[in-house]
Amino acid sequence: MTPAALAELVRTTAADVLSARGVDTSVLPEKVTVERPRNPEHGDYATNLAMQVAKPAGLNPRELAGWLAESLAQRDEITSAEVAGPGFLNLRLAADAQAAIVRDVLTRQAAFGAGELYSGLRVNLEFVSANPTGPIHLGGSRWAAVGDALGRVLTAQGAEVTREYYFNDAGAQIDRFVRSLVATALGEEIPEDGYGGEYIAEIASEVVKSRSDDVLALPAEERDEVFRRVGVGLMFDEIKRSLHEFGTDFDVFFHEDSLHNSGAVAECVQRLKDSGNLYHAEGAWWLRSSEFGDDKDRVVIKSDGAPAYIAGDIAYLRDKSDRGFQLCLYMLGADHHGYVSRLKAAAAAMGQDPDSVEVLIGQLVNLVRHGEPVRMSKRAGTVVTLEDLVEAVGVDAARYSLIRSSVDSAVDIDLDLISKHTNENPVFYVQYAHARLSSLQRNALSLGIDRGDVEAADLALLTHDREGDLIRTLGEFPRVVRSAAELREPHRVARYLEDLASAYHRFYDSCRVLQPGDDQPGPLTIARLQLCEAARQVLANGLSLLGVSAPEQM
RNA sequence: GCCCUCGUAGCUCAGACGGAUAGAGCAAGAGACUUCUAAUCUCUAGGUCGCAGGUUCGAAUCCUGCCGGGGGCGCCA
Repeated sequence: MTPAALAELVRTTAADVLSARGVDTSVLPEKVTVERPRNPEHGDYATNLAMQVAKPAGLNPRELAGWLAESLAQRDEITSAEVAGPGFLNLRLAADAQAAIVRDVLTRQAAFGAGELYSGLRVNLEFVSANPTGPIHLGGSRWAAVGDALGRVLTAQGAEVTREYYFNDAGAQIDRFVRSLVATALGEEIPEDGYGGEYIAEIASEVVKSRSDDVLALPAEERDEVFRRVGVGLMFDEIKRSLHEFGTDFDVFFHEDSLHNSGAVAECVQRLKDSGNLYHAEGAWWLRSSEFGDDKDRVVIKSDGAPAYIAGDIAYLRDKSDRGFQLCLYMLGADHHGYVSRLKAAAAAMGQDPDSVEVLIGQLVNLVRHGEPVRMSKRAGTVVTLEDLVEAVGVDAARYSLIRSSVDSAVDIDLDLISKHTNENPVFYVQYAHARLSSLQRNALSLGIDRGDVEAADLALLTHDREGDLIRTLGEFPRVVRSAAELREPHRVARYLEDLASAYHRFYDSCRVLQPGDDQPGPLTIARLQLCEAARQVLANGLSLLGVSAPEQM
């Protein structure tokens, strides 16, 4: 019996009990939850329903819990129902009822854990969006890992996710990048506000090599244009390649330029003027963003006539809406949090539902060495890149360590530590569980043991405490995935996998699966093989949501 | 000054919607492999959940005020 089924049973039972006593059942909450108590003495599952309902129903919580217990205890699936503390109801399930979770896993396989929370919802997920003025650094790496995992989690809830990378090729940052390239190619010093690092020299020389003519001999304007087009292209290719190698691929690379060139920006500006949400003052055009929740009004068209950065974003939002996205997610670093209300205000001014724009703010990644913070500087070239990280620890460990913490907390990456103690990354703990399970199935196969169909197995034999723990942990997976999607917090999946791996390792320690010397596997062996396969499947499903591999051997 | 965010074990961090004795990994100490992968397991030690109030049957969680760290408050992008 799955937690969801149990919760439903508790709810219907409560409804029956209440109406039998003449109490209005509207006091029952929409969704009843059962939770796994930390203390095993408190049963397999517990519910606080009686305490929640007691007050509005005008009942004593312990008395109400007692009625519920009496009714629930009559069910075959439930072996005991006890009232505890101020009104908790502690439940124990029959082994065969509980093992329905194993059947569920093995029936649904890769689909186990998936849900329909966002069925058919069209989601635009924008993340990384770093300008191609240099390699992806640590901060960008975090979004690359978390954003991709979030995309997978949302997809598992039925959403149609488009992963999108926006870059601002119309702005001053690119200009600085181009000037740095040109200066390097000419053997001049890099401008004060330019970019340093070896990659600048490499790209500059590649731009020169890409031409049959002498690009440096061209008139300055023409020359710069070549460096811009070719240099940005090369840089972007490199970014795409390192992201791809990191396991993160995008569906759309969106150029800010295209919004200006297509006239989309001008059109949006006109719309805003027509609707009165844009006004002229001090030589510039201002968005009445303060009327839509922002701190102040924002300049959209500067007094020199050039569009401000937000102009592109307004048009971009509009473009996303035109493409039919119902939810636009942005993942930004904490240094951009001031942008949130602006973006929502822009959406509202354009007549869109501001709730369809959701900005996820993640704290920054700090580089630490020997416990001391290290300042990263693009100009000085002391930047740790995605490629450095992958080279130091590999894709799986890098992705996992970036995903497993909440983005609300700033994480410290100590390169010395991470490269020396790679085995301490919990990803290996989880992967090892999967490898062990894979090995187990291989061994069974080589012994000629066929676990057969799960329906034929006697799962009621799985009565050991560790078996029960493992089964109940498997049963948690669907709601973990659901909450990860709902809260946009993929790290929950990682934490869950660590729990699951632990439950499995503990089971493995106590419960022998393959009995040596037994030519004919007993029914317990078969049942345990089914359980093991279910555990392996869920580990694989979870790792897949994180974009981390599930190795068959280690 | 205003806004966002964090503060939990020596370290790195979990604890969504208020629930029972606050957890994990690492680090420290002690144990467990002639048998399915010891990258594992078991045990010990380690805490005024930043501080102070408030809400209530019940607060790490919600509210208020302080303290401390990080970030942001441009006609930059």
